[in-house]
Amino acid sequence: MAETGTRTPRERYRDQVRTEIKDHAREQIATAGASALSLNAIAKRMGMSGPALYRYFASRDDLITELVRDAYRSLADSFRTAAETGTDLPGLAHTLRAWALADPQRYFLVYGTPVPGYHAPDDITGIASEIMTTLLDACAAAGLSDGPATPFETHLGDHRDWAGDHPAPPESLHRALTFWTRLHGVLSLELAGHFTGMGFDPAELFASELAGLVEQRGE
Amino acid sequence: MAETGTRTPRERYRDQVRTEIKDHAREQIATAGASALSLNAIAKRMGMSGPALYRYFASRDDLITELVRDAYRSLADSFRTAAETGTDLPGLAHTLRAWALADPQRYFLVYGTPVPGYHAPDDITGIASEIMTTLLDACAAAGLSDGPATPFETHLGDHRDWAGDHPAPPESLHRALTFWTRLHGVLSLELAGHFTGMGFDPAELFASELAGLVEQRGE
DNA sequence: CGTGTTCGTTATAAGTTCTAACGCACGCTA
DNA sequence: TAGCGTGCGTTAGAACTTATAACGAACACG
Repeated sequence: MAETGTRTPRERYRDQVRTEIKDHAREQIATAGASALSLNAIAKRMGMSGPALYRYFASRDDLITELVRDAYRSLADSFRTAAETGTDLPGLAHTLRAWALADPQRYFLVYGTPVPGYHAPDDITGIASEIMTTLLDACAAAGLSDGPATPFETHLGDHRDWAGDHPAPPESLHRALTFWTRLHGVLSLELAGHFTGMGFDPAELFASELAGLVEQRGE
Repeated sequence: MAETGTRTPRERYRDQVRTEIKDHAREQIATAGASALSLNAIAKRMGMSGPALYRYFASRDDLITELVRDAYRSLADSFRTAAETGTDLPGLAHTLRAWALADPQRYFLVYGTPVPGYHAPDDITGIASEIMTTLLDACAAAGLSDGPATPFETHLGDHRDWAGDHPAPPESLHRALTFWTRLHGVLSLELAGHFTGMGFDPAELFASELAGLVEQRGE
């Protein structure tokens, strides 16, 4: 029989406590931001004393890194399941926007202000490239335009390390990048509240940018 | 005689110490991020003991708010002087990019991850609208395209609170917004290091997005 | 039913922000 | 020029934080 699935009671309890800690951490981050995350406060809310949490996470930074990993994992899963159900490029954009609006601070864990010295673990960059691959697949499936190659697309033809052995042509690489940067540009400013009080509907701006992306010609 | 310019020695000394504190704070933020800013560490580097800094800034948050205000002011000034010397839209984009690359953490003080509870003081939002006005002027001076109005532009025609009484037509408002969101999309991801290791040159992607913006049709 | 790993505790160190009280020194004014 | 008041820097201390160390108890496993 497969012994892998059966975990000892200790392991099951440990995982349960770890997820409970992360739940409280997420709630705290959503309320006051990641910089205000306090292990002590989490411990008190869980009814146990401070240092107990160090049995489950080596440090505060370790806990945050775990939350960042979960955030990447969550986005990658959302993208993957969307792609597996035959979602096209606009559908992927809608998936991204829904994922971002569901938990803004989770979005900023992935795409927010970086800490100068910090380098993400290798597995996290692996998840990031997994997200990129899903996006590339969708862009390759969306077809090509009829215009000539732009200067940046010829540049991409010579600098496509990030695409690995993906068969997508430079124009698809270009569209994947603009999909990423343009939608992130709208979403990050919207989530950061830079549009509040301006009157217009951010969803319409997002839709407008998306329309430009699928119509090949940008606008 | 105008007594306004003459300041007492106490005031001059106070301003000098304040700017010295902010210089150390900026250096510290550039090194380890805004969340790692420590008043104690600044005081020790300046050769004085911790609580002395509270004569100059009411709190740590007050110092950070001051740095945010300076960052906004710096960007607004860069935009204004660029506009006064007759800079067109691409020139404004270059000004923005140079300003961002000169000090990435300063960029993130303005456009980075927001703290959930925080609300910027009124004068900062005033500087933000000053930046927007300069951008709107440049977009209005760039002229109009020949195509029909997009759905979002008609939406903007009814929701132009943020433009105040600016005479720019909805298409110019639209271009100002896309100028903002698209260039921010590229810049923020570049400064956050999300392009490192991908092989292509972020400057070329920036130039590509800029080209799409000035050619009316987006791409 | 022992035995050993794991967990949670308290104590402690070193750091942080920030307030309070004290004293000195500087600059303005008489 | 002499004094007085304002402002500055100090130390002391409270209330936090992260993190380590040592201890004891509970639990699962052989």
